[in-house]
Amino acid sequence: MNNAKRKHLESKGWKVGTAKEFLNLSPEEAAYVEMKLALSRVLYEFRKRKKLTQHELARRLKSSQSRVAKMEAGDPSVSLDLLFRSLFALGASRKNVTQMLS
Amino acid sequence: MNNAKRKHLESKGWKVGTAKEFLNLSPEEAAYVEMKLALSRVLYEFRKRKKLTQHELARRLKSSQSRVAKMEAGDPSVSLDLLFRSLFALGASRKNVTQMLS
DNA sequence: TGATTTTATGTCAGAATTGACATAGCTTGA
DNA sequence: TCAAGCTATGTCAATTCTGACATAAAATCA
Repeated sequence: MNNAKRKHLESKGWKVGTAKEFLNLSPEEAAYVEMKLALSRVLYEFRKRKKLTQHELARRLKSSQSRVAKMEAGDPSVSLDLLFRSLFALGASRKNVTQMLS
Repeated sequence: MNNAKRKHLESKGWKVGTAKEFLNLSPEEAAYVEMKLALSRVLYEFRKRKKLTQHELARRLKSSQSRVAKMEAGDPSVSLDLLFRSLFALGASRKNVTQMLS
């Protein structure tokens, strides 16, 4: 949690490693944030592999370029639902995704 | 999607097997629904293993008994976020969960 | 260089999710 | 049987997420 804090730290030049280390996240908050970041990386990989721009991907997802950018950035306004739905829409299977996550 | 349709079918006495078979879900919708149902089963297993009532689990999650019931039922009003957060709050790790999902 | 394309960030109204409540239905055990 | 505890379902105000837009920043390439 506390994304404002992270942003502040980063803006001051701090390198933030794993979220849990530098912010005082509870284990469950850390697991959630790291899961989201992991998914955002998977989404980025899928998009790149298919050689799509964010705009093109957005069109496929019936979303917008800006939201795709936020998905890939692991923005706090993005839900796991949206990330999973997007990956499934890109043709990923559950096995596919869970393997890339584990 | 189209949960109303499923509810209607079920109310008429139809047995709905896998979602994809009887509703005309797109592959990505099916993957999403099945993922949610899989998670709800995992949550149920965790709760039973810890011998908690829905009410007790709800208290731990700072939620309510009714929402826990909906989580375990895979209700459309429940997000993947809530399910993952709940599992993490119960002490599950990401590896833990993804393995039970794959 | 600078024009074009791609990506990032801020904002917001509308849509979806949430905890909480009420209450119904179901299980268990005496 | 029936009472007590547990689970299911419907509803709703408050919160959160979403697509869309504007625009800034960064990357690409001639």
